[in-house]
Amino acid sequence: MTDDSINTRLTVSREDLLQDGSDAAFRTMLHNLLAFSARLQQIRGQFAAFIGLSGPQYTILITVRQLQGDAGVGANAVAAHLSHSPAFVTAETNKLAKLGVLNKWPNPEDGRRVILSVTDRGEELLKTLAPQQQEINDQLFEPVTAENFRMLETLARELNESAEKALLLSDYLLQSRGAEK
Amino acid sequence: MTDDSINTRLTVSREDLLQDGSDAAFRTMLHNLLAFSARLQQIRGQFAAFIGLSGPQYTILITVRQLQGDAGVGANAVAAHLSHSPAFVTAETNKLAKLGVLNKWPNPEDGRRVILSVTDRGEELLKTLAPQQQEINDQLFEPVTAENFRMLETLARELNESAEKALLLSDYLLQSRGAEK
DNA sequence: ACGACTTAATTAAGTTACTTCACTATCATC
DNA sequence: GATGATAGTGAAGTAACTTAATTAAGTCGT
Repeated sequence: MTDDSINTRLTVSREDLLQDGSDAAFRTMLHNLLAFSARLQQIRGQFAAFIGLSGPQYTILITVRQLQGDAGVGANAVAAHLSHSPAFVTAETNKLAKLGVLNKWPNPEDGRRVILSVTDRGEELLKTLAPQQQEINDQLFEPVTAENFRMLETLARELNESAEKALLLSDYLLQSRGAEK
Repeated sequence: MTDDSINTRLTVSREDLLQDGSDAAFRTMLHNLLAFSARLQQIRGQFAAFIGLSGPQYTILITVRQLQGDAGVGANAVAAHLSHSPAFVTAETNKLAKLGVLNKWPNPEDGRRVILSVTDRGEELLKTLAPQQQEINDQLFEPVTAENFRMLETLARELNESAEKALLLSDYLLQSRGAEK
């Protein structure tokens, strides 16, 4: 015989995520995940400072590198990937272009668009960081084994996708109250 | 015969984290983790807005709840846990106390300290959120199975600890250049 | 029981990291 | 060739912090 008043208090309901009907373990996990991600951000900020960039600038730089492929990448794609406004990406990519670490050209096939890519100078800059980054990343992911890694890889991708859906769901369930009236 | 010029470019060096000598999979994983955490933050912001708080206020509220135990928790402990400055925690907890969701009392055993705890009103407020939160969290962690969960739980805790060490290491390796002369 | 140090929290002032909104310019469609 | 969508920009504002100086209380050696 389960108590409904307890069920309505749980922050999650899937059985796989509960232990003895409690969400305590789940909440602790979420907490650790968030604390971890806060620290990731701080470390990233230090990587950035080391090569003379702000945290967000560094993030944008390596995101462009990640997304550019052969043809470069547009500003909106970068914004969407980082969940930032296009205006912010405009401002920061302009600074990065002025610093000479990013190419920012008009797209010859579409006059509205822009093509972003990392310059040789940008690549050089990132390379100067690599030795320290290696040491720090090794420490950062010290608990990850070869086995773990395969699973973490998969999980990170899947969680990112499910988070996208969850965000849409929360727009619907929560934000819609703003639309009342 | 491996190429050293490539090794120095890798952002991680532990074998467990490499595949065929490449860190590409590792970088993609890191990228997904960061995108996931950005979305977590956004969802959290919506939870917050739903009950009339800002994102950071909501975070502080549930962190106090997580840490308070029987005796309550001090401001510095909350700040350390969230990697925020004490000053910020002071400002936000004052607002939360004024809103009536947090108790903020002087510690009778130590006049410098303060005791934070969630009020009944704060608990009520969090309870009104629970149904939607349940649905959203279920979606958010949809890829996590019972098996996965045990591992994720462990990994989240361990990664949070190793990140703390990595942060110290990066202070030493990177920030020390600020201390030069 | 007093001085020197340390710790917890606060205040004020400033900085950084964003967003929103109005706008321009190009492209797509019919 | 007008109508509407899309990509990006600029200006102006706001939210989310931090740093530095200050207060007040505790700790410790002598």
